[in-house]
Amino acid sequence: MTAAQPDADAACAVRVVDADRVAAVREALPDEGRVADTAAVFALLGDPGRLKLLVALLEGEMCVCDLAAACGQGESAVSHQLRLLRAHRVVTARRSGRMAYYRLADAHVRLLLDVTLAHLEHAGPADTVATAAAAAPTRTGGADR
Amino acid sequence: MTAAQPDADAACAVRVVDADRVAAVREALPDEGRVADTAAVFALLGDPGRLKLLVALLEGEMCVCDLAAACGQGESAVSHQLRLLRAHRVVTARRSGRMAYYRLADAHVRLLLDVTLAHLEHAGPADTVATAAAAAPTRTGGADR
DNA sequence: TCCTCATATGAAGACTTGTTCATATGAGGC
DNA sequence: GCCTCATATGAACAAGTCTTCATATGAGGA
Repeated sequence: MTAAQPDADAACAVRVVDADRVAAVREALPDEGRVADTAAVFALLGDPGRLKLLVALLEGEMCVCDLAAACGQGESAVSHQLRLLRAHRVVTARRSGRMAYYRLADAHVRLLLDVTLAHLEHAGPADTVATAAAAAPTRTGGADR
Repeated sequence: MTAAQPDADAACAVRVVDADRVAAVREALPDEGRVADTAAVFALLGDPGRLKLLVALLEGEMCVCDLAAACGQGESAVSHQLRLLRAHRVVTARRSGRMAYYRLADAHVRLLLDVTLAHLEHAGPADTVATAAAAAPTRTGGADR
């Protein structure tokens, strides 16, 4: 499986410099469905509102109205977001009377959140990745062009 | 700072059941900007195309055309995505002649990717979070309603 | 039983985002 | 110096997504 191979499965119509490398990466990449699933989970974490909800749930279960209050969002909006999260098995609901208590259900997501929070407080007051990004919205600095 | 407090900073107009808990969560939540930045990074990982690019870069630097070939995307599309990633300091570019070699630049993102890939291959053939989600798109199963 | 409350759901609208086509920039080779 | 190639950029269109308003469902209390 070296560069000598004709790269039968390579996408035609695109130039390739290091065919070896390309083939290796294609091998290493998870299948399409796997990538899509993973991206979907990240996308779930990619909304500030949802992210706050999930971080709130890190400490334990909460009901919808408390989540809304704690995260400063409308209850309907929260319910919609929770529905999405529920559909992806990220959270589960427990019912008690007319209240619904939600909690984190996905160990992977919890791990991601933990890692991220750790990174945040380790990063100090306010110098995160995106701070630098905000400082250079278009021109990256010097590496490009 | 118990439930006895009138919760001066609580969002008005929303019901609260466990005021104590709500206050605690509000304390624990990172500030708005921090949350937004973090969500932005997750959102970056939330696109299948970008996710593939980043996973490809886990193995080392690559040029644009090889990335495009390896990930099965158009070169222009890849360039646009890389521009976004560059703006958020997730990748950096090294120029050599007319080629541009990209590599991962953010340790946090690399960690997230590593954790996720480990989770994927640990999860076995095809039973990820989202597989279950696909099986129950709307009705979650039994916890709700 | 009726009324109220907590949550869930549906539909519509505004907004954001990704892709494509066309073109610009700059480096090498002839 | 000119032409070709790799990448970058801009504009426009398409598609998806979040929020809001209105309403439905079901549980408790009077």
